[in-house]
Amino acid sequence: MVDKSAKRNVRASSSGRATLDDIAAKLGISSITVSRAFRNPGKVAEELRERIIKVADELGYVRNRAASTLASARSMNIAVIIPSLSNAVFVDILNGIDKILRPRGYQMLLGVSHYSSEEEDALVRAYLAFDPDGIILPSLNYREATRHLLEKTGVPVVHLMELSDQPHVHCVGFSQEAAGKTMTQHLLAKGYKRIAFVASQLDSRTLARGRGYRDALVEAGLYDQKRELMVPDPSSIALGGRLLQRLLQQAPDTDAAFFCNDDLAQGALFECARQQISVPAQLAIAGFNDLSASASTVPSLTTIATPRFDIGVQGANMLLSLIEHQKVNRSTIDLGFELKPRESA
Amino acid sequence: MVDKSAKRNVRASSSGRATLDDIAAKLGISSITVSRAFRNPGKVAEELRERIIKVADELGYVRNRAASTLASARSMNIAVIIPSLSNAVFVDILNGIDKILRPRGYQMLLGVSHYSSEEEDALVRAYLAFDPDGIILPSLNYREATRHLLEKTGVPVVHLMELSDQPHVHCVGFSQEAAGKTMTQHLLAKGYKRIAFVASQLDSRTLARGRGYRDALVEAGLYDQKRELMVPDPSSIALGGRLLQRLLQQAPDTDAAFFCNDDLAQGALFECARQQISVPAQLAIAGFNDLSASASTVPSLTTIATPRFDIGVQGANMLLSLIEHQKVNRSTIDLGFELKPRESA
DNA sequence: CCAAACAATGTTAGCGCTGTCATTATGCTT
DNA sequence: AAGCATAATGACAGCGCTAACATTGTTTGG
Repeated sequence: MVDKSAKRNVRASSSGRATLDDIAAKLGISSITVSRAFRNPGKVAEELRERIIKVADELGYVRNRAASTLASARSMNIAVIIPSLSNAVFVDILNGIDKILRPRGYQMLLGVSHYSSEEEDALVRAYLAFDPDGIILPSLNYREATRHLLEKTGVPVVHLMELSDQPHVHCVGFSQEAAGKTMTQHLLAKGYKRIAFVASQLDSRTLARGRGYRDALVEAGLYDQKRELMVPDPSSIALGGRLLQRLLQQAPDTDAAFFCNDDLAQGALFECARQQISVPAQLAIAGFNDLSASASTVPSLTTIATPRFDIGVQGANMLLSLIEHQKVNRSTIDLGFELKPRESA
Repeated sequence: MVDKSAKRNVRASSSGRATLDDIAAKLGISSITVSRAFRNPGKVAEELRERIIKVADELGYVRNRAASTLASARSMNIAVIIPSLSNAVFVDILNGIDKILRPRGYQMLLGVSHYSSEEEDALVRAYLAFDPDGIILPSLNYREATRHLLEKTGVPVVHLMELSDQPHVHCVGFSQEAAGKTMTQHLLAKGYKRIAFVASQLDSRTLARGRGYRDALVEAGLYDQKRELMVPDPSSIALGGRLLQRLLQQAPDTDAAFFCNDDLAQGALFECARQQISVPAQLAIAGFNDLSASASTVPSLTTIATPRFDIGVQGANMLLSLIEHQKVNRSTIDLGFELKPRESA
């Protein structure tokens, strides 16, 4: 006769943490009642609930999400995958997302892909393992394997930043292309004729802005390929300075430079200060995104303000609607953008 | 007689995702073998493993981490709680942490406390529910409830950024106070006599830098309280400009201003450019952290370089040692800092 | 005053996976 | 040839929790 209870503790109970059963045993009640005391307080008698909470605190009880997820088939996790944390754009989006998800009891799981589609793929896989109730992704284009996996598992997905015209794709953003075009047209309206476009990182959003730029210049009959400077390196303020130098070698008569984001543009402003190029008299400079610093630079930076926080908020709301099987009015929400004319152009 | 199998599917199997059992059934083998094929490939015959992987791909199988965590009492999760994502300092630390954890199969769970100890407390609680194998925290001081919880659960904890002399506290960082003192002494050595300290956010690290500043000036017999400007607002470039204005009202004869971080200092540089105050001739400016932009500003910014990435790397390594019950040589690692004298002072 | 509704708690089973301990087949040593 | 190690697979139980249903006791409406 082997004593069953002897076999009990062969396996490490998860680091000896207190469980619902521990609390229940101490109070001589059943564990389901303890569970209810936390999840459904109204269903447990006031007085008993207080005693449960007291014992729970004494024991340092923390609920085990893995067990809860497994039992309820609801993880309350939302996976969010973004390309970079060094880019304030995505941080703003995250804050928007978090503002909606946290109060509703969802836990955001954050993945950073470093602008690599391989990593993106790996992250989707890794976070699907957390059994998320939904996923938020930062772009529209994924590798076939990723799309296949997402379809198979059937998890609701919302895409941010860009717009899609496909029927079953849910997205919140604005037209990057239109924004690029708007800025270029603004520069044209200001009388600039030899307008350059300088870009780095070259993700799909950057490329879309470039298309908008090209469009506007072609329409105006002023497009010149030598004024396009695009490099794959990650954006930074220092890179903005270097690219300005290269641009001025490559096309010295340029009278306005449209940088694909504010980081590069700020670096260019510094480089101009260093080289004593007066902005905008000798060279106009424009950026994209309206980061918080861009209103403070000298000269202040002409740019396009993008509704990043709102994209996060509305994206999260759309995802919650999908999760709770409510109807989603529109599968695409265009939040637009705003031209910010300032001193630099 | 109730048909047992009829009762089977009453509960939603987690969104109908494929399970190990599904794969096993399809191949006429047992699920434990499928599990081994993924976790312990050497233990399963080559040929069988290939068939398993093929079927898994077909079904879009993704392992269920909740189940795995529950069964193995090892979550492979590491909770990391930081005060802010808008601050490049913490992003650099995260990159360091991730570099170590990812290849070892750990999943980093990120929480942002917005510099609030209430939120910090709530986050510790929320992430303990993920049954983390370890926790990385950004400071040393926690509310009693948090400390109590961490002790009760016995999860290994590593603190970053600051140093502690307490025996059982594990931390990786540098002395914020010494760094503040070093910068102040550098300014003194450069001949500045009326040195101000401007700070925002006022977390424990900022305050420690302030103590270093005060120390140095008191020792030099040059301390003057009216040159200390400290506000609780979150740091930003715009705030740096405003604080410079206030400082110059409050103490117009100041000849050097030490800002508690580079964001503020950069804002001050812009404000000087705007007001045509020449830096460093009329006013010297110094920052802290050596953010990537700080070498590119005009004039370039004198600052203290902090080993952020390395703090992340070494912190993560220390935590892994604790988790795997290896001996940890030192419970405190001081990574130092480096003065970066540049044009602004 | 009784049936029906409700409030408070309990019983049972199972979510998907893995630790532990078999079991069987195969090779290898002396 | 006997004995033993090793390789490949399987059976079983249980991690901590919760959905579904069951069981009490108590209230309420007519």
